[in-house]
Amino acid sequence: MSTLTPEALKLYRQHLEAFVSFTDPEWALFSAQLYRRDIRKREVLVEHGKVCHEVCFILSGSFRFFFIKDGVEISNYFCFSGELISAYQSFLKQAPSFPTIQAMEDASLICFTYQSLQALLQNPTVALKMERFGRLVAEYLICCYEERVVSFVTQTPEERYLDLLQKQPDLLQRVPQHYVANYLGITPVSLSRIRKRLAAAAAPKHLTLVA
Amino acid sequence: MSTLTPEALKLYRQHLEAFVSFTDPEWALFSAQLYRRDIRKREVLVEHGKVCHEVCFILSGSFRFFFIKDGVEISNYFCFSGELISAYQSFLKQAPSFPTIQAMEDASLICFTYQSLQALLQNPTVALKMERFGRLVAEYLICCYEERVVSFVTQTPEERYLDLLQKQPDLLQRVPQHYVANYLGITPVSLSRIRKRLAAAAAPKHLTLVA
DNA sequence: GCCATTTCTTATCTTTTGTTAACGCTTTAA
DNA sequence: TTAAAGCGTTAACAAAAGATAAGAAATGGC
Repeated sequence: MSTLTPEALKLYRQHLEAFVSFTDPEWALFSAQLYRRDIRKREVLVEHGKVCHEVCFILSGSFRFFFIKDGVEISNYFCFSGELISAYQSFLKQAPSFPTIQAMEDASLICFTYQSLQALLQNPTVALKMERFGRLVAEYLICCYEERVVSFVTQTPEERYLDLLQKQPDLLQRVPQHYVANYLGITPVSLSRIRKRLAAAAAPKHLTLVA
Repeated sequence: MSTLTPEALKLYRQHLEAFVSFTDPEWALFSAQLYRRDIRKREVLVEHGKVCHEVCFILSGSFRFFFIKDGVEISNYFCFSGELISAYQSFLKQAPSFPTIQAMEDASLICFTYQSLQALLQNPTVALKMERFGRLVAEYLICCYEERVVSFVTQTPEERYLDLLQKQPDLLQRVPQHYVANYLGITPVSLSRIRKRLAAAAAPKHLTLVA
């Protein structure tokens, strides 16, 4: 179908600079393992119960992670263009995935497989760089997860929402509100009420004048 | 003060086998950087606002991670003997730590510093092994964090408590209940109520007989 | 052993959240 | 275009959790 353009590869390489700088020979070996994958809105990238074999870079589009509990979907996380995406626990352990990952929009990805990563980790020419790449990505994810855990332990749902509003205002634009509610660990109804409370507290001027 | 005994080193090496196997020459280089640290109950291993310079292995003793919110301590995590411990985000970024780590019991540790780790990562003889070590530890932590985040999104406090009861019953023996409550993201009073509810639900026989 | 502190429980009251259902509004698909 | 599905808000009620305080139980230090 769609091909892996030099532009897309260059973009990917640039984004990976945040973790590691590949030399040209290293990049040649790595990029030889990359392939493009296109996925339509609502299609599934990783399915609950199946092993995740890929780590992907999102060229365009967006994704949500969700679980099913009592027959209801609970959204846990979102990824957008310019980010790496995978069901990491499944990928790392090569065990069935708990979350399902679904495209929220039509999306294009650059991917590599677990198998090819393992091959590169065995290849003396790039092993060190790939180990470091993996380490730094993992370390990055640790910091993300840690902040999220801390937010659940130390903050109320309202505080978590305000934090999200400040740190990722774009996310609230791009993600349906009932998904955001799940992400915050509350129900959609509850988030709607929190928003109402905050709106009332933010602009009570006409009320105070009247009163 | 206390020395790093061969027995302690051997124990450490055995535990690290879960991540990586060091050859004897590799271990010689790594273990040369290790030192022992003893810390008394209630003393602080990592202090909020200060950079964490170490990753430690707990030979004996236990620790709690906590934050201060509105002047009150909120416990977030616990570590016991046989585990690695660090304020990872602070260690990895060499930035001020958010959590404080405090000994819950007198403890003995085997530690290495950020500086010595960086030196080993530069040393061609062990760089690859140390990169892998770091990667696998980080990947392990990712899986731990992910499960915790999922528990906050998909489970009620009661379900989280029951899960903990099943998966880490020992923790409930060794950690004061109000710390556990924090860990679960609720107040100590609320946990006490949950326990009461569960006790009533588990053994209501005499009540039904009476009724 | 005794006193002080900490920890846990319980009670009361308030606040928040969950649940369910209804209602408009928008989006999607036939 | 029309019907269906999805989304956000609101309401009403039930359930749970937070805040505060008081008292019992356990722990720790001297």
